[in-house]
Amino acid sequence: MVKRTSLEGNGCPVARSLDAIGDWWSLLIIRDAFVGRRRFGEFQRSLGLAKNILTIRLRALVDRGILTTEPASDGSAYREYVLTPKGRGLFPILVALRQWSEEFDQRPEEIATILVDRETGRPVQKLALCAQDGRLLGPADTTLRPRTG
Amino acid sequence: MVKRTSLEGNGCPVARSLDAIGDWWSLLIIRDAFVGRRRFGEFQRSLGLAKNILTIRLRALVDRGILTTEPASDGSAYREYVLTPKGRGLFPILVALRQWSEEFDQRPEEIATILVDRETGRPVQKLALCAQDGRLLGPADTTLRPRTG
DNA sequence: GCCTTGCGGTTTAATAATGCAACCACAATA
DNA sequence: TATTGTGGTTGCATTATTAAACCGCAAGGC
Repeated sequence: MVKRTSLEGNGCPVARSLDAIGDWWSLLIIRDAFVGRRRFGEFQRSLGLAKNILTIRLRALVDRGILTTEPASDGSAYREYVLTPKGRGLFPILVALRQWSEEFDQRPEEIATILVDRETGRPVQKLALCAQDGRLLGPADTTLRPRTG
Repeated sequence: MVKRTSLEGNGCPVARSLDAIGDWWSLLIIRDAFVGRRRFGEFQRSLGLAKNILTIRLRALVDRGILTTEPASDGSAYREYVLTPKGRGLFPILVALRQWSEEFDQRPEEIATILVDRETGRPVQKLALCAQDGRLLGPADTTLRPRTG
C-alpha cells in the first residue's frame, strides 16, 4: 500500500476510526475476541492469516488500547488478548456491518449466524439512530455541523 | 497483498461486509457520497488519493451495487456517482464509526464535525441495539446462533 | 534428566496493492 | 483558436501482505 496515507490528523471521526481499525484484519480479530477467542493460536487458526501479520495486528491493537494482554487464565503461562472497554465499544460497528450484510447481501442463504438476544433467544432489532426527542432518523434527516468550541 | 484472502465464501456476515467495503478507501468515498459529493474530481481532491486507485475503487463500488453512475446533473455531460439504496444502507456503519471515535478517541478536540438532527439541529443519540421487546442490549446480552434453515 | 510437541512468534523471499508522476482524449471555457 | 479542467490510463518505485521455513521456550511424557 505504499505509505498508506495516515488519517490520524484528519478531522473526520470516521476517518479517525478507520485509521485505527480500518485495515484488512483488525475488525475480524475483534469480532473473534467478542466471541471469546483470546489466544494467538485461536485467532490464527480461525482467521487463517499469516502469523507475522497476526503478530503485527495484535501489537497494533494493544498499542491503540483496543486489546490488552493478560498473563494467563487456564493456568498455562501464555499471554492472552482480551478486549478493553474501548475495544468493547466497537460492538455497534460489528453489528452494523452484520446487519448490512443481512439486508443487502446477494446470497443471504450463505450467512451462517444470527445475532440473538441472550435472554429470549430471539433476533435483535436493527440498530436505531434516534434524535434527542426519540424520533427515528435516516441519512436524509441528519446533517453535519462544525464542532463549536 | 498477495492474493488478499477473499472473504466472499465466509459464512460470517461481518466478513462478507468487510469483503465489500473493508478496504482502505471505500468507506471514505461512501462518506463523501453521503455529504453530497458525486464527481470524480470532487472525491479525488477531498480524499487526496491517487487517481488510478480512485478509478479502481469507484468501479468496484459500482460493480457491487453500492454506487451508480448517472449521466449528468448540472448540465455538463460528465458522469456522476451516486449512492444506491444498498449504498445508503451503509449509513449506520458510518455512524457507528463516528460515534466510536467521539467516545474513545485520544484527542477528541481534533474532531471537526458533529452529526445533528436536521430538524432541531441538536446532536443525535447513540446508536441503540434493542431486543424485540425493546430492551437495550449490550455485547454481553447477545449471542450468535447458527441460522436455522 | 531427556525427548517430543505445541505455542508464539521472527525471518526471508515472492507477489500484490498502493502511490506518484507523466501522459492523453475529450469537454468546456476564454 | 488556444487554454484549461475532467476523467481517466500507463509505468515505475515503494510498501504491505503472504506463505513457508525456522527458532526459542514451555509443558508434558517417560
